[in-house]
Amino acid sequence: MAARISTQKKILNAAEMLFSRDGFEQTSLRQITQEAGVNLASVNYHFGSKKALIQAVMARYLIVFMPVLEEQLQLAEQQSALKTEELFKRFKIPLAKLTEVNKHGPDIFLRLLGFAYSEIQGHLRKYTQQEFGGVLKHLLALLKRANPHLDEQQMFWRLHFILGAAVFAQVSGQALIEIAQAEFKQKVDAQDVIDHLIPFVSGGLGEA
Amino acid sequence: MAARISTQKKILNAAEMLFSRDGFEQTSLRQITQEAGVNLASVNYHFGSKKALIQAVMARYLIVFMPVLEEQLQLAEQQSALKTEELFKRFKIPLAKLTEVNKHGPDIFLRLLGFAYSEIQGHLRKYTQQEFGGVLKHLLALLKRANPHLDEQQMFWRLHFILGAAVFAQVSGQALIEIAQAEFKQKVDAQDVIDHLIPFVSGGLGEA
DNA sequence: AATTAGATTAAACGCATGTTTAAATCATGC
DNA sequence: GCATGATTTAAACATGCGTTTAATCTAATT
Repeated sequence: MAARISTQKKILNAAEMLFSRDGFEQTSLRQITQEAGVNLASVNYHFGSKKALIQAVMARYLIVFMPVLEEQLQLAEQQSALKTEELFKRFKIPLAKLTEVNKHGPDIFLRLLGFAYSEIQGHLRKYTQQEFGGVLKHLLALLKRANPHLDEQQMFWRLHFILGAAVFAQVSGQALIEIAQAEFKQKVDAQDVIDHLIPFVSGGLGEA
Repeated sequence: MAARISTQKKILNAAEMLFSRDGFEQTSLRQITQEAGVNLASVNYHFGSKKALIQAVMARYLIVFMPVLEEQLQLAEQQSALKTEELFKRFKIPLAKLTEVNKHGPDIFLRLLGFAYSEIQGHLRKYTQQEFGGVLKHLLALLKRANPHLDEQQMFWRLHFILGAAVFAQVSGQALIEIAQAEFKQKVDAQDVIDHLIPFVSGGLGEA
């Protein structure tokens, strides 16, 4: 039977694989189309440009991730005592949901996010802000509530450091995971990285 | 009088400015030579390649920074009670020394370091490891001594998160600093970023 | 002053990128 | 079964990159 896969899907799948492995700038349209087994010009035909393709790849995940995150934030909101670590743990559920998009969806999405931040993808930030800005504002508000001892300025910096740690962990992720596996002789995946990251960032936010 | 500046120095100065502003990959030799007011080919004549130029730019700082850092680590070693935060504070002295290279040396150097890590500059890592590997080993040893409650694996991950936070802070530095200045209506420089970073990473390392 | 080694220059090379073109092919509705 | 619109294709285009070449200029040495 071999269900026919549309050219668009073939391109998205190949692009997602290569983008998450090597980054957006390091991946050429020629690599993508070769991997997908389609013609070079079909990217511009179906998506218009490389930038638009990048957005389309991200959108497949964001559309699933963001509503579930918002849902979790709503739940957190109702708790009386709001702890930072518990807030970050809420990311695990929307993240896990991404297995519905792809078996390794959580890993892939986090790496894509990391590249989106470390490379300067202005158009992506604009898109994310526009489509999902509300959810992110909500998160910031809850973080402030969980850390009333931090003034605005401290909160500002530490949030960005957290972002940096997370982004870096994912971008250097594959390399780091390989080193860790060699070092500790046990399997490591994105979930393990997150599990180590959460107490670190929570600890970093917590101190006065 | 207008002391004659050698072509090499002109190139190094222009490259340093552009590299630290835009990153290594984003800066072309044509930009550099135009900024320096020299011929395009002179980069390859004097340095051999773009990679070698990048190394030369970094070397001007590393040669000053690393010996002073090692000196500080020696001093820290002699303390009986070794606290993480105090260890990180020792970075401020070698960093401040960089004003001798350039008025904004500390800012520039940290940004260059950030780009060196976030872009994949394998040759740079090799060079640093070879020339200054000893100092870095020393730092790691002291960190372990200051955090005996963390096992090898936790230490491994948190160190990399620290690195990520620091790198990100510097690479996104200019943008962040501008946002912070607008937000808090006061001057901010690399030193301030470091001052906020130190308690964050120390807090993150400290928790069990 | 002539020679010579070093420094500078304009131009071109070779390659890779994203994008566009125009012709060929395919699939669908009448 | 043919016409029409969507898709696919191979090729070329335009641009930017790091690097190389070969000629020219400069300045110090004999």
